[in-house]
Amino acid sequence: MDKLQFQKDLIGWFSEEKRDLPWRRTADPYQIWISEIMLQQTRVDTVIPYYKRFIEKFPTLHDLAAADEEVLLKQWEGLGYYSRARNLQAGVREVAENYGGIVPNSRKEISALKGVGPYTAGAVLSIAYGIPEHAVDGNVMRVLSRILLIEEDIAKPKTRKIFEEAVTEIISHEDPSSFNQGLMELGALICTPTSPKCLLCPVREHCAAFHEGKQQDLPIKTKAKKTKAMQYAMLAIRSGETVLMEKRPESGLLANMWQFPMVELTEEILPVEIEEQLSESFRGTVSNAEKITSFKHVFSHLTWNVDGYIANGENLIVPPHMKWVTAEELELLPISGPVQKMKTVLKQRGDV
DNA sequence: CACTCGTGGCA
DNA sequence: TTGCCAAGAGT
Repeated sequence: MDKLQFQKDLIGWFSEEKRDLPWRRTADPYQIWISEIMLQQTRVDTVIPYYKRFIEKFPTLHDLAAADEEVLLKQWEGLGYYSRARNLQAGVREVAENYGGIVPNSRKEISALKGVGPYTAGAVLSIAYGIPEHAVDGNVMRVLSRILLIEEDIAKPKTRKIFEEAVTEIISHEDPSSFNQGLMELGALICTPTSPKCLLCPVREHCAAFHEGKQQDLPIKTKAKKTKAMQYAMLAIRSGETVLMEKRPESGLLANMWQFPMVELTEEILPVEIEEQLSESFRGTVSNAEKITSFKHVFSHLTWNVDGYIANGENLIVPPHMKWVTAEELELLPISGPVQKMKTVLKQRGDV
């Protein structure tokens, strides 16, 4: 293919048609970094309001470095993949301490930061610093699999290397930022997963798949296996004007997020035995349990089927990872989607 | 490498 | 309703 003409067509199209996104109005490497973390596996339309609030709350790298983790997670609430937020802060603190607050501009150094993988490293280096480094995400693999007619399975980790080498070969050294963003923008607006808009494509003359009529058959991607289901009882245990909340462990699913205490329902623990079970574990009395809602929550790799209860708690011995909170304090705790569903039902009923 | 880790939109 | 997907990284 004609590399220089491809670069010109791609970058020319990008400069004319690119969307006006908030993170395209800054040159601050820190703010660009924030946007790249938020955009991981997350749609642009979802990220926009989060990004704006986040930059308002933590305008500089030092603001985020100094932030309380619970305040940070509250800002991230609803965005998902919460370890991104904690890794981001760890990375930011590392830059504050070891790099004088200046985001490093080499792949080796920036890749060593927590939460910064091969894609994010290349994205920040090219967009914030104009360095010709590859930034291969799902868009880029889809677009280039068609343009270069690459038939490797993009679901396999080692395939990414093929695309990184391809980008390294064809990337513009005059404008690496527009080149990388142009590939991604093309994937988002034109070269979409299903029914790509080839007639509107600025680089279709360079596209091998288009010439062969194979654009619908690429990329090759094996299917993911389906999710497992878990059953839980989620309990709003009340005492006076307070409700009992529980902080999840610092690693794993929804790490450090808060929830109404949950009990996994197995063959051993039937719903009817919940009061008894909890009374024993708290060495107090959990009574008047009443089911008020039932819902399903789908995560990326598993499903929760949740029965929501209200109950009364008396003389409970509360372990360290739990605490009684008022309605006002409840609003400050970072919670995940399923807990939000329960909370909404409670508020509608006037229980909190 | 295989698996974990959220959420909302849409065909 | 179900499955797939969207600017991936950590373990």
